[in-house]
Amino acid sequence: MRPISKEATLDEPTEQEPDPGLRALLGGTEIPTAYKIGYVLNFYREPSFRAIEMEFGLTRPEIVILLALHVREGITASEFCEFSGHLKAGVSRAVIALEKKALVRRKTDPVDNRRQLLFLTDAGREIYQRYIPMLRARETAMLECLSKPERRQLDRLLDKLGAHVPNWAKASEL
Amino acid sequence: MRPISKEATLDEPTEQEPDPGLRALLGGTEIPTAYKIGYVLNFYREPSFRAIEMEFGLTRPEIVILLALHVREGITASEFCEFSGHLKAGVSRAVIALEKKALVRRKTDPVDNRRQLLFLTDAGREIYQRYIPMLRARETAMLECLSKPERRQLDRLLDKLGAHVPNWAKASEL
DNA sequence: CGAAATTGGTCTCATATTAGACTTTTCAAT
DNA sequence: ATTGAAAAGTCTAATATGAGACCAATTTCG
Repeated sequence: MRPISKEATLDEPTEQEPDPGLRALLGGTEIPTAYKIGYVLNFYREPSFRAIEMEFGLTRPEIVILLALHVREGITASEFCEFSGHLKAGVSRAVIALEKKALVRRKTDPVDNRRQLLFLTDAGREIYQRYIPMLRARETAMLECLSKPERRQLDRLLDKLGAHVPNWAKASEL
Repeated sequence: MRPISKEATLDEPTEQEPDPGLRALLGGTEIPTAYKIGYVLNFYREPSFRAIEMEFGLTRPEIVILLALHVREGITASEFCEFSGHLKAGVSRAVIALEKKALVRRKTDPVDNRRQLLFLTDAGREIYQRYIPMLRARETAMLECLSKPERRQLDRLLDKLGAHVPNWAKASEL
C-alpha cells in the first residue's frame, strides 16, 4: 500500500507511517536506481496521463507528441520515434488520430517525399494549454521536497543521463 | 531520431551528432524535470520489458510483481497496488497469470479472508534469475556516465523524491 | 546505372491495459 | 446487533498498444 495509513491521510497529511516492509522494495531490488526512478515517475506520469485521457480523449502518444510539437514544430514522426524511443506504429497511429482531431497538421517534406512534417493547429495549441497546467503543478508538487540547489543537482544529473542514453540504449543489444 | 547518426553508431560509438533541434525537447518542455526522468526511463524500461516479454512471456505487471516478491514475499496484491501505484485490476490479472504459470503461490491471509498473501515458487525465483542480469546490466550501462559520488547523489535525491511521493500523489487530486 | 537494402509511414491482428461493475469480506457507525 | 460503507480481488467490455507485414520513396553498393 501507499506508505501512508488512512488515518494519517485524514488527520495529518504530513505525518506518515511508512510500511517498512514495502519501503524495503525501493532500495531492495537488484536495480535500485532504475526502480526508484520508475517508482517516482509512475506516480507522476500514469495518473496524469490517465486524467488527460479521460478529460481530453488523448492517448499517451498523442499527449507526448503534442508536448514535443509545442517545443518544436516541423519534426517528423520518425524523428520523434528516434529521439524518444517510442515505437513507430504507435506514433503513426497517434499522428493520424491527432490529425483527425484537427490538433495536428501534416505536410510532406519537400526534401523527402516519405517524410511528413508535423505542425500544431490552433486547436492543438489550445488543448495543450488546457492540460499542461496540471502537469506543471504535479511536477512542482513532486519536486517540492528538494531545495533549489538539489533541484539543480537533479537536473544536472538528468542532463548527464539524458546525454548518455545514445551510448547504451540500442535495441539491438536486447 | 536518436541523437546519433548511423555512421557514428558503426564507427565511433562515442562520437555523437545530436540533433540540436530535438535535443531542445529535453529541456524545452514546461515540465523539464519530469520529461527528462521519463526520457531516460523510457529507454531503460520499455525495451527491457519488451525483451523480457518476448523471451519469457511475462507482461509488465508480472515482471514487476516478481521483482517485488523477490525483495519481500508475503505481500498482498492490494499492498503492492498501494505501494507502487499500479491499478488493482492489472495486478489482479497478473497475479492470476503468475499463479497459472506456477511462478507464484497464493495463500489466503488468516487475518482477513479477502486478502491473499503472495509467494514466489522455485520456478518464479528461477525465471527472475534469468531476467534480472539483463536488467542489472542495463542499469549499470545507464549509470555509467555518472561518477560514484554522482550516483550516490542521484540515489539520495531519488530517496527524497520517493519518500515525498505520498505527500502529493493522491489520485483524488486529479 | 540498376538492383538490393533501407527508410518512413500505415495497416492488420493479437494481446495488453483501463474503467467500471460485481461479489464477498471486513470495518465503522448507530 | 444491525446496517451501510469500504476494502480485496475478479470479471467484462472497450480501447490502447506491440509485432510484424506491407508499400512507396530513398539510399547504398557493385
